[in-house]
Amino acid sequence: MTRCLLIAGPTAAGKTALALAAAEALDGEIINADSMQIYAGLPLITAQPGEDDFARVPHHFFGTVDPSERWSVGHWAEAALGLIADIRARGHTPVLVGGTGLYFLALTKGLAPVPEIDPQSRQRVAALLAASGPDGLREVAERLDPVAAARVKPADLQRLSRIVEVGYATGEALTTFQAETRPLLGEAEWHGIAIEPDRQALYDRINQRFELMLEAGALDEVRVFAGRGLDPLLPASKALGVPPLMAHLRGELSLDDATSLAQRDSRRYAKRQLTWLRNQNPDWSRIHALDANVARHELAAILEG
RNA sequence: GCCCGGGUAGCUCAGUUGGUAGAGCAGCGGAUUGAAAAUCCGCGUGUCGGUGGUUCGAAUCCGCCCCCGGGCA
Repeated sequence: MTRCLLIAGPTAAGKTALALAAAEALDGEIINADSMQIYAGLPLITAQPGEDDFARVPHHFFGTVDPSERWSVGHWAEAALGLIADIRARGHTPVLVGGTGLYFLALTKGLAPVPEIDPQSRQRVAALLAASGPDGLREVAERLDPVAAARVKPADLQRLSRIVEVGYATGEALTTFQAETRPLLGEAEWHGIAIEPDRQALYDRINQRFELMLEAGALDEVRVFAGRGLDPLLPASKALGVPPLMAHLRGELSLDDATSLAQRDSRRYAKRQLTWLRNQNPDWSRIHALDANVARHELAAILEG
């Protein structure tokens, strides 16, 4: 059975080009492991691969989900496992590439087997927060799952809400499910490669890339997206660059200011990704080059070794 | 050349009668299991232009030098 290749790295580090090179070298097919590139309608702002790339190697799961949907790591992991099985059945190598550390974690360490949460439980949590505030939410979380609640910072409403919704929907503690977490892929089934470039060079590239996105028509893309009037709290509405550009379209920001904000947000995101890779995936192989050709050589050396 | 104004954190600047410095932005470190491009926690990172002097003590006062603006020649 061929090993899956997992390629992670911060935004703008050259993952797309590297995955393409890897897939061509290994007779592979590429699976998206990026939480935002799965959505349709935002190919430019989310830096999805282009038609040229699709023509060279089979790509899966790019731009396939409507942005009105609320996707999640669970949906992704299930879909990815199916794709991996298909690709292997065809005798090819699955090459998973993306910037979402949690998605890779779900494959390599597993995902807590929590059932799908029913909408009523979600609404109860929202109502609780609205009625009792953050303190009220935290008190309920502590009652439903003291262990998990103790781990979560009081201001982290997203995680507290998760604890409560799991408690409401299942009657059990999130911690109980998490204790049953099992890897989805065996250790011998994958090889992880992380791109860890020089910080300043990466930041320069992030800044430059956003300018290129705008030149390529990112603002029009966001204009069309805004025209759909989707909930700003949906995941796709939070794609980097979308909120500031929408503010610009509403006349609240100059394009220059919107650009600066988008670039800053992207730099901060890259920093978080680097923190994740450094501390969550210290054992993965490293590629340091930003230059595509040099990176390809580093990749070749890793694949031979 | 002379006269003003200014050199303090990466940037813009604050700094009260001398008590080894602090804001905003930028940045840095960390957490992370079904929203993760999300969410949250922590951290001033500094030859106060240089050098001599006054003083118990100088970013603050004095001398000289350097740099940047503006003005006069």
